[in-house]
Amino acid sequence: MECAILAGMEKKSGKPVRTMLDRDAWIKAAVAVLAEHGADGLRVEVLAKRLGVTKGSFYWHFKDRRDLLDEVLALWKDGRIRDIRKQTQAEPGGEVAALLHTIEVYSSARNRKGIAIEAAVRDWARRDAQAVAAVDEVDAERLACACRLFLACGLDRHEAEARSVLLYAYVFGASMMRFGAFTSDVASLKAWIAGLIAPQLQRSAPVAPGDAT
Amino acid sequence: MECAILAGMEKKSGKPVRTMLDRDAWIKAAVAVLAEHGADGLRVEVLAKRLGVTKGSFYWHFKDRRDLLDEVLALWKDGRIRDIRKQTQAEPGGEVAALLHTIEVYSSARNRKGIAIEAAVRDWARRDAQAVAAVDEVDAERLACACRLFLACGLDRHEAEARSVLLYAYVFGASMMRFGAFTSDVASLKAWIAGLIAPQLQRSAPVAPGDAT
DNA sequence: AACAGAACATACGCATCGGTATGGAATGTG
DNA sequence: CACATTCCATACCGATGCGTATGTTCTGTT
Repeated sequence: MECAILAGMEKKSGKPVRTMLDRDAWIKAAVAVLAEHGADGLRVEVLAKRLGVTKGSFYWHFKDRRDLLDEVLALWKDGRIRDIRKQTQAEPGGEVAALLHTIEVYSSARNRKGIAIEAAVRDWARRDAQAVAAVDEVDAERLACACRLFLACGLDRHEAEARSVLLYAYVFGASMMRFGAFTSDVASLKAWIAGLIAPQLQRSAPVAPGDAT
Repeated sequence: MECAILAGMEKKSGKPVRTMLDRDAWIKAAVAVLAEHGADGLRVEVLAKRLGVTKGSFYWHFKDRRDLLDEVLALWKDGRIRDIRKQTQAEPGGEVAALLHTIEVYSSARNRKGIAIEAAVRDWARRDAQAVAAVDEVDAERLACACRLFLACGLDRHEAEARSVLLYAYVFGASMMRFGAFTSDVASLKAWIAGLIAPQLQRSAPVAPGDAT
């Protein structure tokens, strides 16, 4: 039988590189499975087979399946909060650019795995209290970060809150559907929408899509 | 043993009301389970226990589990297409009102079951080709209906398409998250957003939230 | 009443999965 | 070398779930 311990071991080396699994390795693999098969598809034995080991290893590192799920949620939550804070930090005067940048980053489909994880966690939150708590914290942080930028642009609190909700709901909705069959020029279309969501400075309305190269 | 056939039967009546299950009864119950537990939780035996019968009944009406799932998808797709066509029909001159009405109906959380089903089907579509096809058809029809209204308002095709995408993405995103903890006045906030999405007629920008009672 | 067919119950085989118990191989320590 | 500890395999139990085969009850018809 294949022994996982010997998988990455250099036999002749004086310093054998042990690839023994630790908690983090299990958690990271669990996130990958979550993205592909959802929370319901996150099974202990499936994950073990994916890692080339058996359940015996899992129950050495984790108390039970719930223990793993909580770690997955914690990892996701911390990562999302760190990411939104990083994406929305702006030096004075660059708030509008930061807003447009945030819209572009989060509404683009270039990070399909991240979107898949987001969707899986949100679906998970419909039936799990712990997932609900994680999603709520992430939502609150993202809304607060967006609102902070809008306020820095000079908007009053009401409009800043309204645009934050619009931005977040749009970005989230756009990431979960495919508009490819609807329009031919998705790029300029999304740019026009971003201009509508972001506060308008000199002009009263964004230019029509296609006018801006 | 309890016999499901006798459940709704009036013993003394000359016209016994048979409550024997047909295909539609199974499908409607399946939709309810889908809303509560998702596509993965839609199991034959769970559904049978919910209906007070056993699997033997299910496999009399359906070839297999997949047969039921396809019927659920077809029922959902037809209902959504009928609904969006009904909500977006407007007499000439009432297009803006129809748009605001559509935004209000679809972004409100008053139909929680419908939103739960929508979320379940969309999550299902991440792992099932048939579900993908159904979602794509519904998305295309909703976008086309919204775009038709925007065009009737006098907008050019580019802006009509862009506002349709914004409307749909926002409405969909807003229906799947809870902003209650973020702001106190969700109603006026959503009204302000709707004014921004709908084409602006006389004014250059919607009024600030809170100004409109 | 006799019969055919519709609608459902029962029982079975097979597979998957969570969790436990126990054994065994590898590593570090004295 | 002896020993404990870490890490994992194996084997098992109970529960759940899909699909099938077959028996059983009710309904409508003659």
